[in-house]
Order: sequence, then C-alpha cells, then structure tokens
Amino acid sequence: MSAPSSKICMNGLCGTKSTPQWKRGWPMKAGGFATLCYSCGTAYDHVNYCERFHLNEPGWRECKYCDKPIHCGCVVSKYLHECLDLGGISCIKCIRARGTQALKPLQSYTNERPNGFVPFSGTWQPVIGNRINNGATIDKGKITHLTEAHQPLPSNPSIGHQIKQDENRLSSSKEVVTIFPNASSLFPKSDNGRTDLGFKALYESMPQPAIKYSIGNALGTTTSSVNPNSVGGVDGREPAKVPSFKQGQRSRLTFSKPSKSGVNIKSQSNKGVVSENRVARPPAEGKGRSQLLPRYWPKMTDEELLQITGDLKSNCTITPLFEKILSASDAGRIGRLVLPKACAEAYFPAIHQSEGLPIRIQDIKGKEWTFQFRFWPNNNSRMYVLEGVTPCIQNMQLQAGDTVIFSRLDPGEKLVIGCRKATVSIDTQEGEAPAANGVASDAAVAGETSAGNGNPPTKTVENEGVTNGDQKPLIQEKKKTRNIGSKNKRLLMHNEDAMELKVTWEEAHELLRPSPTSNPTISMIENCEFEEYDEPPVFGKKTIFTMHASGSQEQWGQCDSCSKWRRLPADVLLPSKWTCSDNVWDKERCSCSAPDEISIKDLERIFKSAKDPKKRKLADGKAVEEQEPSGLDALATAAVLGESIGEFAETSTGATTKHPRHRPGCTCIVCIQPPSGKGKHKPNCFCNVCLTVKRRFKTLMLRKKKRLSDKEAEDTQKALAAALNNGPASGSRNGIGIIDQTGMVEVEDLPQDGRMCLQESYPVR
DNA sequence: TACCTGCATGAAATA
DNA sequence: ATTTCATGCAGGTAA
Repeated sequence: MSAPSSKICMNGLCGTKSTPQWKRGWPMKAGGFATLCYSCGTAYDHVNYCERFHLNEPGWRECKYCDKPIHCGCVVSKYLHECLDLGGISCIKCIRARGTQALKPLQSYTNERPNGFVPFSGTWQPVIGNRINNGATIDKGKITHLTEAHQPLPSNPSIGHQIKQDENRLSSSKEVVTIFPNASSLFPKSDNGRTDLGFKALYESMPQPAIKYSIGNALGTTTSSVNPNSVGGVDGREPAKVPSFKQGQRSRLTFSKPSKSGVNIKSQSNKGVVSENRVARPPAEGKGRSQLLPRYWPKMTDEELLQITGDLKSNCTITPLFEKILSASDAGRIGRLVLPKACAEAYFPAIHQSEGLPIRIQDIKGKEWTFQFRFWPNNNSRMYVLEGVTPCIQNMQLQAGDTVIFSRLDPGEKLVIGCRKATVSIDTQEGEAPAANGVASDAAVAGETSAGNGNPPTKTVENEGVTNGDQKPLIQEKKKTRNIGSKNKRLLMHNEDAMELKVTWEEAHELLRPSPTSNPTISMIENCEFEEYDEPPVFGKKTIFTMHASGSQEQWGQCDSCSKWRRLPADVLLPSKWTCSDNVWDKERCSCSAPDEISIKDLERIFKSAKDPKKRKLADGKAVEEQEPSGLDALATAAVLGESIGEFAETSTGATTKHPRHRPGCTCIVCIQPPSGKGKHKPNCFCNVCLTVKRRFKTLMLRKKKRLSDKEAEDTQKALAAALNNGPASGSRNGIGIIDQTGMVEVEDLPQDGRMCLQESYPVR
C-alpha cells in the first residue's frame, strides 16, 4: 500500500491526521510501512504500543519464563514473542537469554490465537494494518520474512492426518511452522485447555482451511548483547535499531505448501544452517491478488533474496510478487513475455489502452530495463505482455524453463526482475520450480523435489514437496499431455526416459503397433481414409517387413534367444520378448534348433536394404518393400523439384511398419500406393495420392509463377521508371508505359524494328 | 527474406 | 462452461 496523500495515523484508535512528525510503523504486507502519528509511532518504537493501545483487546498471554504479558496475534507484537515447542509463549528477551529455540524466527504470525481472539470480517486479518507481511523485509542485507498463506488443505482425512504428523514432526524441529489441519485438537486452546470455540467456529466457517507458515531471521544467532527492545527494527523500522545480522544467520523454515493431491510438509532440521528450501510465498495483498494462482507465487529462497539485497541498496524492502516459468514463446526471439493476467492486473499499473505503458524494471544488478507493458484483447478478456524483453532475457541468459521473478522494491515501489535458472533441463519436471543459480541451486539437495522447468507451472505447486511417487504418474502424464506435441516445449521425461528415447522418431514408430485389442474405425478426411484406434499404440518387437515375389507381404521376427530370423504372417504383432518357441505359425521353426529358412547372406541383404530405405530407393527399389513415411509434403516437394508423379510414385511402396496403424488391408493414403516397381501411377491416375500431389504441385507452381511474375513486374516497373525519366533509349529495355483508365500501366515493348506489341500490364503502385 | 505486430486458436486449467 | 495462456498465423514492414 502506498502512503496516502493525506496521511492519517493507522492506529485505529487514533486516526489523527495531524502530527508534528509522522513515524513509520509496522511493515505492511503489500509493501511499505504503516503510518503513525508521533505519539503512536513513539509507542511503537518503544515497544509499548500494545500496552498502550491494545490493553483491552483480547489476546494477552504471559511469557512462560518471565510472566510478562505479551499481546499475541497482533501485527505490532508479532515479532516480540515466540511460540514454544512445548506450548505457551516466551517473550523474545527470554528466548535469547535462555538460548532456546534460538534459530527460530522472531515470531511467526502464530496460530495460537489467544482467548477471545476474533478476527475481523471473518478473515484471518485481524485489523486494518495488522496484515501479515508476506514479503521479505530486508534491512541492510537482513531479512525478516513473515508469511501467511491461506491454502487449501485436502479433504482427504488421511491427508489431514499426515499434516498432523508432519506438524508433530515440525514441532520437534527448530522451525516454526504452524498449520491448521482438520483436527480440532490443533485449534488453539484457552488457558483452561479447552479448544477456543470462537476460533474453531471461525475456522470452520472458512471456505478453506488455512495453512500458515512463517519465515524469520535467526535471532538466536545474534549476540546476546543485542538489545531486545531493538527487535522492532527487524521488521523494517528504524535501521539504527536493527540488530546486526549477517547473511546466513537467518533461519528459514521449511514449508512446502500442500498439494491438491496430497500434502507433504517437509521438516528440515534447522541446525543453525540456512535453509535453502524454496517456499511458495503467497502473493501480497491487493487488488485481485487473492486470485493469484499458486503457480505464480514467488518461490524465492532467502538466499535469493539476500542475493538481491546484496546487489541493491541497503535499507530497502524487497517483496516477491510473482514468478513465471518462461515458455518457449517468452524466451524466444520475439521478445514478448506473456504475463499472467492476474499478476499483471495486480502488480502492474492499470492500462486502458492496448498500447499500454512503458514500464521500468530493475534487475538484481541494478540495471534498469524498459519494457512495454501492454495487452491484447483476447476472448473478451485481456492478454498482458511485456514487450522488448529479449535484451533482458539474454542478459540474464535465460531460456525456456527458467524462471523470472518479479518483486517490488521499497521504498519507491520499484519493480525488480530476478531469475532462477533451471538446473537440469530434462529431469526437472516434477513439480517444484527449478533450483536457482548459486546458493539456491541445491534446493533439490535439501530435499525438495527437483524443479520443473518448462512444466506447466501448476505442477510446480502440485508436486511441490510430494515425495511419494504414487501420485506422480498421473500428474506427469497430465503434464506430458500438454507438452508433447509442442515443438518448442521441453518434453517432460526422466533421464531414464531420455535414454530410452535415444532413437529417432522413425525408429520409435517401428516399435509401435496398434493395440491388439482394438479395431480401427475408418474415417474420411479430405477424401483420405484414416484408421482410428480407441486404444493407444503399444510397443511391440521390432520386425522387418518384406514383400514376397508374389506380391504378398511378409514379416520377419528375430528370436531373442537364438537370434534367428523367422518368417511370420504379416499381420501378427510380436510381443517385446519373443522366441522361436512362440512361433506358432511355423511348426517347423518353432524351436531354436530349427535352421534358418533362408541363408544368412540373403537375410542380410534383405535387412540391409530394409534398414536403409533411402539407399534402397536410389539403388535398388525392388528387394525390400519398406515404406518411407515421407508424407505428402515430400512428395509434392519432389514433384516441384522435377520428379514426375510417376517417378515419385515409383519410390512409394506398399504397406509399412513405420506407421503403427498400417497393417495389411490398410487403405490409408500411404498404404494404397502400389509397391515399388508394381502398378506405377499412370498420368491419369486419380488415386488419393496422385490427386493430393497434383493439387500440391499445382499450388506450388502457382506460387512460383506468381513470384516470378511479381519479380518481373517489379523489374518492368523499374525499367518503366527509368524509361520515363531518361527516355526509352536510355533504359535497359525499350518500351513505353501507358496508363489506361483502370489505372493499369501497359508496357509496350519497342522492338528494334520500331513495331509495337503489348507485353504486360501491372497495377500502378 | 526476415522480422514485427496484432490477433486467433485451441489445449489445458479452473470454476 | 469458462478462462487462461502458449503459440500459430497472416499481414505489414524493414533489411
């Protein structure tokens, strides 16, 4: 929230508009700081704000060690106490003195709602101004990150149980992760041990259960000489009061937001080291921000934040806004970065014209880039893009699959663009965002699932933290569905899959067979018959098809045991493992002891030809009838290149093994072609192939003719211009131009003998 | 011919 | 059913 033009004290009980001096209060979720009058600000500075203004508010608890009253559930005091693992709270002073829970954040916005705590407006946000700061407040390279997320929990009771377990696990760790599973036992208890009914009622009234986490700095790593009263500085107040933290001293809880399909909130032992897990930070509050899809939640590690702050000027606040995994289009040369609509409308200035606005965005090195922020109308909606991002993308050496992170830098509300490189391009497809460069690049090592560059970002959320592979296949399958078939997207696969796919597409096709359990339906598309199968193709054993002298098709399969080749019926589908004993079609050769049917030399000749159809096509053309799946384009191209229809028809052969749907009897456009050397297409042939090729040929020739005529017209125009300027004698061409009534210029050559003849006409430009 | 621009399309995600 | 968004594509422009 930006400072109002006419300031008003944000203490709800004060609200004064005039003060000798305005003071800065607590950091606000949307950035900036609460504005307080001098009086209230002083109380805030002196850490007695709650005592002064919230004394009659519910939520007071006592420090378990010093009995000092602490106001809980309040944005002002949220840094001043800490929830103890064994229940109760401790003021930050005692925490430090005792050295316990030393690595915890100052305080999360705890789920321990005190007695009588009734959030305003039925939301978790207690009062105006008491918003949860989900941004990272950074002072001189230090970060306090308090985050609260309202995230759906699965309705599955077992999942809720898992959460509970996870919470138990977490509670024993040094992290502060508070969650609200579907268990009444986890509701805050009043001092008498009963569940806070008001809180529970509120919880139950919520459309979605809430889950909350916080990230804070490591107080315990600070020296005990730090004045506890100065902790307020950590939240972004006067820098002079900020205890001096060094980078790396911060603690970071591990939190993986629950997936839709399951929850795995990971606990990471926090032994004084900086957690490097990536946490999806819910977006800052604001217009439309609640609608931001989790996939766009910034998942910056503290290290990344530190990295940014290390490069940016001190005394600034960086608030991660959203991130986006670059698509091929985004990272391509076109220089347009498609912005998620919700993000664009939430964090970028409102634009009313399609042309948009130039917008300045600073990178983490402080370099400022100017992009055009604009939109296109799209389906009664808008599609927001940043134009001119290519230099920036290139500067950051980003490519598709990498992530750009947009943040806001306060004061000044400057937009900052950061990035996170995908670590492994092909094995980073299971949800979590790619690990970042540098310090954050080992997030996967820290236990999170590896990143998903190029993934549909949804997976980033869905799989985040899900270590149980049970649900992966479905998810991955879904992802693959989206990515396969797009030439620019990275195919989602494991490394092992990649190894398996070190075959050409044609080779892969050779392994595909129609599902034996399904029969094709024939459909006609543009006069071509296509076989359609309900079942997907299956992998079968690679076989070789040959054409018998009689014209019938044969299939050869190799025994996995003795490696002999056996002649098979053309229409059988061999399983991936096949031996002679499975040769039920030839009783004489159903054993590995049976000799080869033909000499090995002949087999080699046949198979060699079969494996090199192109060579075969050029040289032989008779021995093996294996079809190139060249397609009509190739045929048409061949036609344009001068081959006659008959000639390329001659290269076309009979049924093929390369198309999974081609089987004997298949009447598709490929299979209907006669085998090589037999049934050469006649010039008057009207088969589908010939008709299509003729059509393509005609189109291509027309284009070619048009190009030639355009070029000729252009040349003529130049000649005419030269002739008009310099007279016919000086032009390269003897001729005159006459503009007729239709605006056409008729160019008439002037032959050397002086006679005139109409040559051509073209429109006047 | 390559590139740019604006819009259209359709698969996937979401409500 | 609706929305989102990655990408295709056609027309225009520059090299």
